[in-house]
Amino acid sequence: MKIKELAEKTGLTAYTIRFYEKEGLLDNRHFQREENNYRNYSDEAIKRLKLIKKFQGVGCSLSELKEILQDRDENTRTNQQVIEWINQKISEIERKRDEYEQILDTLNWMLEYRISLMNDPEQADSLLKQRHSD
Amino acid sequence: MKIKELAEKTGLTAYTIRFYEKEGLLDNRHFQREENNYRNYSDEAIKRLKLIKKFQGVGCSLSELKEILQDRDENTRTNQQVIEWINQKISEIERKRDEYEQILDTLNWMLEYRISLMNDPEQADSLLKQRHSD
DNA sequence: CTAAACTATAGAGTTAACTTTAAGGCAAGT
DNA sequence: ACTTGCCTTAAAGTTAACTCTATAGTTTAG
Repeated sequence: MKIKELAEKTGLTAYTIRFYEKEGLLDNRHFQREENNYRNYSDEAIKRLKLIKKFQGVGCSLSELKEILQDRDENTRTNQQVIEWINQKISEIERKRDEYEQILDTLNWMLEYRISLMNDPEQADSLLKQRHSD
Repeated sequence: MKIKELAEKTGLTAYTIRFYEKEGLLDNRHFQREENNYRNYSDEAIKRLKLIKKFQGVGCSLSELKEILQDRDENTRTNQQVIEWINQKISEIERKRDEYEQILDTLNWMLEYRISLMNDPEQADSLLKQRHSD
């Protein structure tokens, strides 16, 4: 498939896909050149881009992704090193997930407060006094 | 307290604090000027900066934070508008938290795979065949 | 009293991750 | 053949969020 199709299938723009290639996140397993020099992408490219999106969405930088994906490709690191990376990443993401839980708590409190402010200002006031955080 | 103390108490740099001020995230409730023109911060400033950090950590931009905090300060928006914003934010954060859960799943799988690759390559192979995602 | 350490400002520089532009070649419909 | 739209590259531009530099005034420890 050509770049535009891949873009549509992944929700990225063609610009972004070329940019990722320049950054070393795509290689010959993901596309080949045709005679006219157009890139011809394989289904592997879709998987790769979706994986990148997923990890990027939880705060992985492109350079970090490049490193781990490169390892997945070649075998530059020892298995032990990769296991360490994964473990580290897991606790990082767990920490992050907990932060999200905390913020949800704060937001739910804010919501409760605003709603009671609308219906019963006195109750809102007592809510404010209960809460010491924030 | 002066800027350096505030920086230490919040884990930010003095540069960043002044930058936040320039962006409109701090006002006279958070600091006053002394005769020598030095900023003198109140404890409110600590709370404010920690709140900013917390929300920023879950992907809120500074301009978004400025808006909601400004509302918290003055009363520019109707209560209904704020409730809407909070609700929207809640579902956004819930979506994000679920993404984190998913990634944790993927990472745990990667870990399991790598460990079995070390101990029992055949088992690793069968793990690979089980998993269709990624 | 002086040097070090802090404070101030305006404005320039940095980094990541795009995003667009310019200038051209190729392809598909009419 | 012509127009429209897709493809190519290199390079410049953008945005957010800092981060630092230069220059100068203030405070404090020895």
